[in-house]
Parts: sequence; structure tokens; C-alpha cells
Amino acid sequence: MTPQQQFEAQLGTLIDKLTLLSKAQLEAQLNGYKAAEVHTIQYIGDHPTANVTQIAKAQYVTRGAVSKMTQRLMKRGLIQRYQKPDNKKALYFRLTPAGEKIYQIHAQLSRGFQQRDQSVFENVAPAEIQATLAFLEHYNQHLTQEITKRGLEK
Amino acid sequence: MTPQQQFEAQLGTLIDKLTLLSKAQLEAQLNGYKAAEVHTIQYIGDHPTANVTQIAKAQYVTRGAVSKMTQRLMKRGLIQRYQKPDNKKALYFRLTPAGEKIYQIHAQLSRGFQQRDQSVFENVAPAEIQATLAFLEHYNQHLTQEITKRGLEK
DNA sequence: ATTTTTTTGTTGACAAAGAAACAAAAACAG
DNA sequence: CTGTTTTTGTTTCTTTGTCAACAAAAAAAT
Repeated sequence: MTPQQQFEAQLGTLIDKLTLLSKAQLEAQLNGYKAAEVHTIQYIGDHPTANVTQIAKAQYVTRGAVSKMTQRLMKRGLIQRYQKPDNKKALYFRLTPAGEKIYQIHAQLSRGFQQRDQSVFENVAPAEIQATLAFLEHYNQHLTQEITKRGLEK
Repeated sequence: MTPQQQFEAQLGTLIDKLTLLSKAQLEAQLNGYKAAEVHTIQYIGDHPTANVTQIAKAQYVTRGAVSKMTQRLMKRGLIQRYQKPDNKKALYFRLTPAGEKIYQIHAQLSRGFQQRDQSVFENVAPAEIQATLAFLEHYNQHLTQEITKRGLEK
């Protein structure tokens, strides 16, 4: 197995495991709210001046998906829509108090995830972590080039 | 930003970029076949003795999803269902010649992805790669423990 | 200033996946 | 063996997302 193949394999299982763990936690704590809903609430909470298109790009989904999701969240009273006086087309969103509550619970869960894995970052040699970060950066740079080369950027 | 937060951020964009690139490639080359279909064909090709439950566990989806997908692939003549004489319940699958063709195209594409990123693994210091692999292993070990602790294993 | 092009958001038809309820078969317990 | 429990796969309903066609508004071109 080449290092490249090893990397792919390790990355694959890592993602699977992180997904498994966070999904279970989210479901347990945010009963009644779906993962995609919470995800959008979190993004709007962090970016209260983002319009539909920007939310879509950031979450790697289509504008249609965001349009439907924001309508659903409005119906459930979790977000509010607003516009700026100088533009009748772009739509922006902010959290209602009810949405804010979800946002806070999610933020707390995120802190929990971080604490859960903190020991790994504390007990591994700092050089190993630094090398990993450097490598991921290198890989990301390469992929950015490839994306540009193919004209696939968002 | 703590190293842990940096890691999360780098990992997030890495995954987004890899997804973007491979999706575009798959769609371009395997026109008419969805990513999920190809994924299942590939798994069946590699594991011709896996039943529905095993396919589901390996791909982190529900048995229902696999049930539907295999039915679809059968209708399209890409896979065949078979049973073992001593068990009337478990279902197994193998590729038809048409499915084999998809499998081969996918395999070729995978080699293409590998070549696309090969330069990263060639031009980065071996020590950096080794440290990265070591770190991912450490992280994976930790997550395995956490999954076991919570009784979430597949 | 008017026309053309691009951006922005929505909609409807459809595809993929999850969850829960279910039936059939297999495994197990006594 | 017989009855109970577990495993296996399917089905229905719901959630989430894509895609493509569309209308309205904004931006760019001339």
C-alpha cells in the first residue's frame, strides 16, 4: 500500500467515524430538528448578512435547496427574512429567539465534540500535529489548483 | 485558532474539494449513472459475497437504501441477485457484464484521481507524510474508543 | 437610455436516503 | 422439538437535495 493509499484509507474511516459520532449526539440533543436544519441555523447565526446564494455556496448545495430550507425554517419560526432598502432582490436572514435557542444548543454540542477529541491533540507530539497541518495545507493548495484548472470553483 | 480548530478547518475544505472534483469527473465520464449507483457497483464488484446488510454497514447507509438501490441496479441489468442453497433469507449480488463495464470505468477513474494527486505525495517531505499518517491513526484509534464507549459500533 | 446579459430566488418533477413498521426466515433457549 | 428472539430484507412515508425552467431585478454593454 502506498502512502497515498494509506492516507485515503485513514481519511475515509476518520470521516465515517466522526459522522457516526456527531450524528448520534445531534439526534440525542436536538430531538425534532434535522441535521440539515440545524446546519443552516448555525450558518445563518454565524453569517447574518448572507443571502441565499452565499449560503448555498458555503454549504455546497444548490440555491433551490437553500430556498426550500429557509422557507421551512421560517414556517417553523426559527429564522426571519429581511431585505436591504437599496436592493429588492437579495434576501437575508436572521435568527428568531427560537432559532437562537437551537443555535446555542448546537454551539454547546460543538464544544462537546471538541472536548471529546481534545486528548488526541494534547497527547500527540506537537511536531506530528504541525506536520499534519502542513500536509493538509499542501494538499488543499494542490486541490485548489486542480479546481481552478478545471474551472470548477464556486 | 487552536491546532484542533485548524485541523477541523483544513479537513473540512479538503473534503469539500475532493467531493467537488470527483463528482464532476464521475458525471463527465459515467454519464447516465449516478454516483450512488456507481459506488454500489464498485462495492459489489469488490465484495461479491456481501449481502444487503453487509453492503449497508460498509457504506454507512440503511438496509432500506441498499434494498432500493440493488433493485434499481437489477432492473437496469447491472447486477444479478443470487442465494445460497442453505439459506433462503440472505441475498447476494454479482455484477453482470454490463455492470462489469461500469466497474472498470470507475476503476480507471479512480486511478485518474490518484494520479491527479500523486504530485502532492511526491513533492512533500516523506517525514511530513509519515507524521500525517501517524496522526490520522492516532485520531482513528481515539474515535474507535469513543464509538465503543457509546456502543455505536456497526 | 435602451437593450442585452447576468444574477437572484422560486418552483415542480424527480432521485436518494432515513426511519419505522412489517413479514419471513434463522438462531437460540429451554 | 417448540416457542421466543434476532436477523434480514422490503415497504411506506418523510426529509433533503438536484436539475431545469422560470420571472424579477440588477448590472453591463452599446
